[in-house]
Amino acid sequence: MKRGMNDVRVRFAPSPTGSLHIGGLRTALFNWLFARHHGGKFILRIEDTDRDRSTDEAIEAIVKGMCWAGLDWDEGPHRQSDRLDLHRQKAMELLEQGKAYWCVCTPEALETRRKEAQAKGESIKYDGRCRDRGLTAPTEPAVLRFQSPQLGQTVVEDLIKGTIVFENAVLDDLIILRSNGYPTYNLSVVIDDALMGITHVIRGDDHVNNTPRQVPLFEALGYPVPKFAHVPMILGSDKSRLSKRHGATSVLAYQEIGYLPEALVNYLVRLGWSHGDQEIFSIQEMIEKFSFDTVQSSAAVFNQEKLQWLNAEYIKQSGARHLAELLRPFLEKQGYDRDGLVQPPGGIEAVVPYLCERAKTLVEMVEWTLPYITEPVAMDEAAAGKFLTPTIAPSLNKFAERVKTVAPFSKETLEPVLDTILEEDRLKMGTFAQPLRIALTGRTFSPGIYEVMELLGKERTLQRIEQALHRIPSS
RNA sequence: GUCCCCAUCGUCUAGCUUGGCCUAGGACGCCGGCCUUUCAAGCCGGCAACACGGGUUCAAAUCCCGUUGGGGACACCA
Repeated sequence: MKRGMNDVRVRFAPSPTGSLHIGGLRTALFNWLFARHHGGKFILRIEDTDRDRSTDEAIEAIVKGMCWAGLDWDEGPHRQSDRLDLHRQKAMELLEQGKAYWCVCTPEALETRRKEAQAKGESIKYDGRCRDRGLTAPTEPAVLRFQSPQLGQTVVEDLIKGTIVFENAVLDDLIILRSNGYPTYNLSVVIDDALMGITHVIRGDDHVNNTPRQVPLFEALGYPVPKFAHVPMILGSDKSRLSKRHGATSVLAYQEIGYLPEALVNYLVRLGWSHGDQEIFSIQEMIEKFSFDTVQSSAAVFNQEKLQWLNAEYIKQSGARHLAELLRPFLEKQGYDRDGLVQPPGGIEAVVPYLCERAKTLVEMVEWTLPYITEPVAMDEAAAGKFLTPTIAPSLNKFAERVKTVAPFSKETLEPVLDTILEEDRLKMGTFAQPLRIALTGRTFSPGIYEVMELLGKERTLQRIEQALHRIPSS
């Protein structure tokens, strides 16, 4: 924790128009990391001033996503819609001070003028038509516009991008109150950021151009201007802004495919930020090491393969008990509740250690546990046809016969039995193990053959070999 | 069109602030090998980048300018 920065207050301010997506989560993560690093406060604020597009379901989804990712907030969630009166009041203050004015240009008229300007290759900003008309107490539908400075420059010292200079001449007189009386985003953020004591505005790159419009608003309202940090965008494989057409973008989707939150968070933090060559960070390490000094200023392409690799790493690191717990909801979703399972001694926890080295996602892992925890085993017909042949049947049968007397039933005792058969029948390990594997698991890949038998136990092992022999013609 | 941002392997990045240690490092993926009862994992090795052009300098991936390319923003959305 650095001295002098412990009054840091940051916020994540999503608009609830859909579920939490990857880009939003990373913005939230950077905010959260910054707050935790400096021992400051992280605030969640829902920007729902657009009442047509905001939904309660979206708010719920965002909250759920944040919780899943482990990003806890210290204040909120605040809803901007609860603060509309305050925003209106501030807007009226600006009007009284002559810093804002009524505008009666209709949306249609504005649209037409924009098109004309564009056709002529001119700037498409508002032409200031109503600026000096001094309209008061409008009788027709009107919006309130903020009188942006037109002279000089607005300079933003961005924590990530450095100094950015904007000519005030390009600034629009932005609408701060709609004709329906509702405040707009630019007014609401400024007021809320100021009143909530936000010290650092950490948000997506796409807001860079909003900054020079908001800075004068802070000043006009008499508020201190916060510091800004604009984090680079996340791009799809074609280098355009990440969107649905690039595949799954909602955080929830990754949860459903079986990603661990730690893996997603680790992936996201490395997308744009780095600490030397280190790839894997515990949450604690991220908090300790995170800094805007090493945040990239260029956009980054989202790469599924690397995420998957990280997920596999985290699966390998997880203990059996933890994994078994993570797997439960996935099993239930497939209709396997606790009673429907034929669990080996030790439960799913006993199976998991053999699968965690192999699985990339939890969904994959669940699928692989099935041969050990369900009955009857699902048979891969193609594999059965290929490997469960009359040629191998006698050896399988012999093996089953001898295994009956084996005690205890373990790798140590099974290995000599199997070796003897290989010798007697002049078989290679591969030619015998593969049919046996298919007989036992119904598929061509599995953990080691002895481990499989241990997991199944003697009874189920014999039963499955028997069933396999039955399906071999003329044996 | 206007404004803003950006530019190292296919991708994420180290190096750039304080030029020489860079024959440009790591990671994912890919290819090959080892291990091996399958599938993975693991281990070893390989391919692969300083966008281009000018400067400045004894010396530039690193500093400056330009070009090109990419991204973003230009709503009574946020």
